Amino acid sequence: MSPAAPTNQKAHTILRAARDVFLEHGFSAATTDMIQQQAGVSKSTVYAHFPTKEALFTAVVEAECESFLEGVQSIQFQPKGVEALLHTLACTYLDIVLSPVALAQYRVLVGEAPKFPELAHRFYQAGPRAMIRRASELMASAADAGELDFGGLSAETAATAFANLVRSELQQHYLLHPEARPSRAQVEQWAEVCVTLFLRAFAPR
Amino acid sequence: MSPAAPTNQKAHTILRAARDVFLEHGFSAATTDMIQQQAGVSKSTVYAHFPTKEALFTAVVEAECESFLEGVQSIQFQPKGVEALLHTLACTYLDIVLSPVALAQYRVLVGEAPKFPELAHRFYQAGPRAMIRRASELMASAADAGELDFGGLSAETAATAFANLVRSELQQHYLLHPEARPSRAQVEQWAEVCVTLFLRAFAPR
DNA sequence: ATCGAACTGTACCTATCGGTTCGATATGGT
DNA sequence: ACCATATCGAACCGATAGGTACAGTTCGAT
Repeated sequence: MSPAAPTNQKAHTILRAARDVFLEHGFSAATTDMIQQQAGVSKSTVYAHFPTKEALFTAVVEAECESFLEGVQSIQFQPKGVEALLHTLACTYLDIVLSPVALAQYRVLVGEAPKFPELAHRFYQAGPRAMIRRASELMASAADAGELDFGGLSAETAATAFANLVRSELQQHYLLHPEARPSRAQVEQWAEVCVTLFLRAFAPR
Repeated sequence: MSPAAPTNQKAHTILRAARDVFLEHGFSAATTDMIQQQAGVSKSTVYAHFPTKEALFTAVVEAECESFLEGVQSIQFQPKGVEALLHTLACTYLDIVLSPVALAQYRVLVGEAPKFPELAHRFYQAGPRAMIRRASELMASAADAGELDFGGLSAETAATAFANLVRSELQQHYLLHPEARPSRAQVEQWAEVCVTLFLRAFAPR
């Protein structure tokens, strides 16, 4: 079927398999044999495309960062009022953060951060920081339109607070309860709490 | 000096060494040889006190949870007004969360949560939940005294929001930048942002 | 028909892991 | 003086890790 084709198809197959294995077991506990079998590929082929286990790991993480970045940047502003904006912003962010892939990625990256600091930075920029930048833009617009009043604080500070408020509680809960699946009701409910709190603080009087 | 003494002294030594090694390398990458050497003890002695590597790990984590619990529960209420209360609450919590030991512990526990779910739960209760409970008590008192007004929200919800708001941003930053040391200025500054936001939301008008 | 690149399968190498075994040694309690 | 206990040190075991070597196969392109 495929052999001898100018195939970087295989490289992609291997990368997907590596992603699955690394996200399930972490870096140290994952083995190249698992990856090889999951990819349905011979061991030689794996090492023909990637020189070491580390290289495979960094390739996986960087690809995943790319994908996160796209997800976050594609959030659009629908001008239905600031409350609706904040609510959809919160829910969208939580959907990303609480997805099984994102939770696994976060888990592994935090755990291996001392061993792969540059990868951790990349993720920080592509994930949380990108979200804060996006939220900051949207909130600055709302403030310009007179729908928010940050008082002495900057829009960026407010956006940082909002993003962290939205993310932290549920993310921490599911990071430390890996067997539980995030419930949509919980997401909606927490998003509402965040919006309420935020508007009590920053809605113009 | 010590041999043949009814020594659980050695057990303690081994536990401390195991803590250092596990917190530095995580569970999978840590080896029993490292622990044995760090403790200055023979391999046989390690296995005389702890049956397996897993048992050693759980013993370490449970001891550490105990210590966190004490730290959080020892936070006292100094009645100097609600703003001062919130500020010291935030700073105290951040000092705990951002301590090198706590960061390492969090890192390892999040990373190994799928393999040790019951340990992760224990930590969740002993750390974040305990903090929220404590904060909730203090805030309920302040609300009773008329210094806070939570509107339709419960004191527990407000405390959850506050604790997460305080913790998340800086904790995430240092989890993903392991080589950087938390700066006190950053802590104070962020604590002030949190208090400002919280009071804008919940100070009685 | 032939060549060369991609791939397979398997055997292999070396290192290291968690854990065991065992004889030697030192000690404290009686 | 004696024995039980705790420890040591070092050899050892089976398993498995990351990675390499190599002989053979499959294909597209010329």
